[in-house]
Amino acid sequence: MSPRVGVADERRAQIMQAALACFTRKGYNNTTMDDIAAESGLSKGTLYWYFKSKDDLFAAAITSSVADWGAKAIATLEQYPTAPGKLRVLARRMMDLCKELEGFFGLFLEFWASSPRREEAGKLWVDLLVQYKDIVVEIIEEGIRNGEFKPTDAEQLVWAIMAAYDGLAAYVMFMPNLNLEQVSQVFIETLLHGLATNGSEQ
Amino acid sequence: MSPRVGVADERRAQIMQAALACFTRKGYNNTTMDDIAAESGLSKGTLYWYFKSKDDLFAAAITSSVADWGAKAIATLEQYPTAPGKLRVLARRMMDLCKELEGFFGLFLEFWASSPRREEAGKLWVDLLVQYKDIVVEIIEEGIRNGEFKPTDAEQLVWAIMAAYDGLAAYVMFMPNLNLEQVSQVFIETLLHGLATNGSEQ
Amino acid sequence: MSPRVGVADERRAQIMQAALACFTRKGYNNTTMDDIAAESGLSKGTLYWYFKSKDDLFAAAITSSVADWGAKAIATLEQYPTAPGKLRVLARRMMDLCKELEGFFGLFLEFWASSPRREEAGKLWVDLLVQYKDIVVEIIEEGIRNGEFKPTDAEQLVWAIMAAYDGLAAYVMFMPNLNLEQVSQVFIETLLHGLATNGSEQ
Amino acid sequence: MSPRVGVADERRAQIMQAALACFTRKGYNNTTMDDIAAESGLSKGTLYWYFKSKDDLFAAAITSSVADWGAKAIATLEQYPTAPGKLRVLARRMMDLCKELEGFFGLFLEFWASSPRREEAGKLWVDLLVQYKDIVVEIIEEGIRNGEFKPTDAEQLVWAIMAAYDGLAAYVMFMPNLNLEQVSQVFIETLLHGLATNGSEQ
DNA sequence: TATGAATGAGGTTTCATTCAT
DNA sequence: TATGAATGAAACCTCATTCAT
Repeated sequence: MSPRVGVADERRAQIMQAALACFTRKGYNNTTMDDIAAESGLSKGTLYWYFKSKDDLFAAAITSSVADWGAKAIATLEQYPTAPGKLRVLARRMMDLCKELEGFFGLFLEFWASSPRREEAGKLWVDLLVQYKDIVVEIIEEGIRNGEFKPTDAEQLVWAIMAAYDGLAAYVMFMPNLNLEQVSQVFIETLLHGLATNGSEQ
Repeated sequence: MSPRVGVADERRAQIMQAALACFTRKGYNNTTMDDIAAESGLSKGTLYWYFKSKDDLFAAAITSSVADWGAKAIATLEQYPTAPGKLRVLARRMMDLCKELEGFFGLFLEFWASSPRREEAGKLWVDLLVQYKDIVVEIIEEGIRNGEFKPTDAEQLVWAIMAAYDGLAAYVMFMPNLNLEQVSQVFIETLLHGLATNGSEQ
Repeated sequence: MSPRVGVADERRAQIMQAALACFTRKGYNNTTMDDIAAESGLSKGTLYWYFKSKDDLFAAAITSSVADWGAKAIATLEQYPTAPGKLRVLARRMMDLCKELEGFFGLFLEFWASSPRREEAGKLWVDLLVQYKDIVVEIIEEGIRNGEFKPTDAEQLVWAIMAAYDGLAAYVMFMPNLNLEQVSQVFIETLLHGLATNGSEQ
Repeated sequence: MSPRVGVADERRAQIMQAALACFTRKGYNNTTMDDIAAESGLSKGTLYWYFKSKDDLFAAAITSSVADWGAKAIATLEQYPTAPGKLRVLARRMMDLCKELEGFFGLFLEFWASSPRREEAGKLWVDLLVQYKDIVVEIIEEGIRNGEFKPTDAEQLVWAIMAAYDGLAAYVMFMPNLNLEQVSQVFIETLLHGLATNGSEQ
C-alpha cells in the first residue's frame, strides 16, 4: 500500500546531498537553485516543494551533515580511557572532518555574512559550536579531576582549540598544501604538554 | 601634474575606507556599489574610475588595511627580549586586531567563497598569512635556539596558532559574548607551558 | 452509476463554494489552486478532475452563484402590481445582492482583465447582463404602456441603471462606509420621479 | 549646461505612457515589465530606475492620466451658467473619458483585486473618486439653492451617478456595441427631470 | 476517484558595470 | 575627473498544470 513510505525523506536527502555538493564546490552565493536542480536531477519546483527557500535548504543541508558527524565522533570517544587519549582521537577526527566536510566553516561564514538576517543565521552555527564545545570541555575537566591535567579554564581553552580547527579547515581551502595531519599533531601535543601536571607525561 | 597625484591617492583612500565600512557592516555580497557610493559621498561612476571592479576594490581595501596593521605589530615586537614575551605581546595585539578589523577573516572567507575565481582570490590571503606566519615562526625558532623552548616544528605550530586567532575573530562575529581576552590568555599560556623546556618557566 | 451522479455534483458544488470563498476574499489572481484545495478540504488533483482549469472553475463558480440569485429575484417581482413598485423592490434586491455576492462585479472585471482570451471571458458576463437587462426593460416598458411612465428609451436607461448598481457594488469594496441603502433609495426615487408622467406620483 | 534639464520628467512620462498602453491593452497582471520595456524602447533596469516597482509604476501612470483629465473637465464647466447645463456637459465629458481612458475603472479594479495590500491600493482610487464627487455634489447643491432642483441628498445621488458612469465604462469594454452616447443622454435627462422642481423644465 | 509529488515556464526585481555628457 | 542615467544578465521564487500511484 505504501511502497512510497519514506519517499519524502529520500528526496530530502537527495536534495540536501546535491545542494551540499554544489555549495562546497561553488560557494553559497555562486550556487543557483538551477545548479542544485541539475545536480539532483530534479526540477527547481521540486526543490521548493521540499524546502521553503535557498536559505532553508542550506541550513538543513549543513546541519544534517554536521550532526551526522557529531554523533560518530562522540561514539568513538567512549573507548579511550584517558583524557589525553580522548583529545588525541578527537583531534584526529577533526582533521578528518575538515576533509570530509570540506570547508564547512568557510561555507557557513559566507552564508552568514550574506544573510540579511544574520542574527538568525548565526544561531544555526552557535548551536552546533556550543554543543561540541561542551563535549570537549567535559573531557578536559575530567582530566583535571583525575589529576592528568593541571587546573585550567577549560571553557576558554576549548574555544581556542575549536577555533584553531575551524580556522585550519578554512586555511586548507586556499592552501591545499597545508599538511593538516602534522599541524594538528604538533598543535595537540604542545597543548597536551602544556596541560600536563608536572612530572607526568602521558 | 604632481599635485594631482595627491588628489588621486586621497580619493582612493576615501573610497577604500567607505568600502571597508560597508563591507564589515553588511558583508561582501550584501554590500552594493551604491552603498559604497553613498557612504563615500561620491558617485558610482567615480568608484569605477578608481577601481576596476567590486572585486578589485575589495582586495585593495582589505589589503591596505591589513598591511597597515602588520607594520605596527612588527615594530612593537622589537622591544621584547624573550621569545615568550614576544608571543604574549603578539597574542595581545592579535586580540586587538580582531576588534579593530572586526572580522576580516570572515569577510575574506565570504569574498573568497563567493568569488568565481577562487584561485586568484585566495592568493590575496595566502600572501598575507605567509608573511605573518614567517614572523611568528622566527620568534619561536629563536626561542628554541635560545633554549627557552624545546625543539618543535615551529612552522606547523604557527599555522595552528594563526588559525586559532582567525577562527576566534570569526567566532566573535556571531558570538559577541565570547571573552576574547580570557580565551587568548588561557590559550597562549597553555601553549607557552607546553613549549617550555623542562624546569624553565618564564 | 446513477447514485454516483449525486456524489459528483456534490463535489462540484463543494469545490465551487470553496473557490468562491477564496476568490471573493483574495481576488482572482491572488487565489491559488492550493488555496482552493485547502479551503475545500480536497487535493489539488481532485480540483482538476472536476474542472478543466482555474478559468473554468472561476466561470462555473460565478455563473452558478449569480444564476441562483436571478431566479429568486424574478419570483419576487411577480407579486408587485405597479411598475414603480417592481423597480423599488428590484433596487432593494440589488442592494442585497451587492452584500451577498460581495463585489462580484469587481471580481469579474479582474478575471476578465487578467484573461488572455478576453473575448471569451467577456461572454460569460454579457450573457448574464443581457438576461437581467431584459427583465428590467420589460418592467419599464410595461409601465410606459400602462401610462405610469412617460415614453422613454427603456433599453438605454436600463443599461445605466444596471451599471450604477454594478459600479456601486465595486465602490463598496474599497469604500465600506458607503451607505448603499441611502444611495440606492435617493437614486431610484429620483429616477422614478423623472420617469413619472406629469401629475402622477406613485 | 543643462540641456538635459527635464530628462527625468520626460523619461517618467515616456515610461508611464508606455505602461498605460500595455496595461489597457492586456490588463495589469498580463502586462509584464518586459512588455513595458519593449513598448517604451527602454531597458527593464531603467524602468526600475524611475519607479520602485510595478505597483508604483501603475499607480503613477493611472493617477497622472486621470488627473490630467480632471483638470480639463473642471475648466470646461465654468462656462455653463445653469446646473442642468453643467450636468449635461459633465455627462458628455464623462462619456469621452470612457473612451479616452478606455476602461480605467476595470483596470483599476483588477489592480486593486490583485494587490496583496488592498487597503493601500484602494486609497488611490478613493482619493480620485472623492475629488470628483465633490465637484458634482457642488453643482447639484448649487442647483438646489437656485431653485432649479428640488431638495435632494446630493451626496448619495452623486455616488450613484458616478458609479453608473464607471460601470458603463466597464461594460463597454466587453460590449463594444453599447451606444454610450444614447445611454448617457437618456440617463441624464431622466435624472434631470427627476430633479426638476415642479413646473420648471430646463 | 483521489492524492500529492513533480514540473518548468515565466515573473519581478537587483545590481555590477558602462557611457554620454 | 566626475556624474548618474541606462543596461541587461541572472537570480529567486510562484503556481497552474500533469501524472504515477
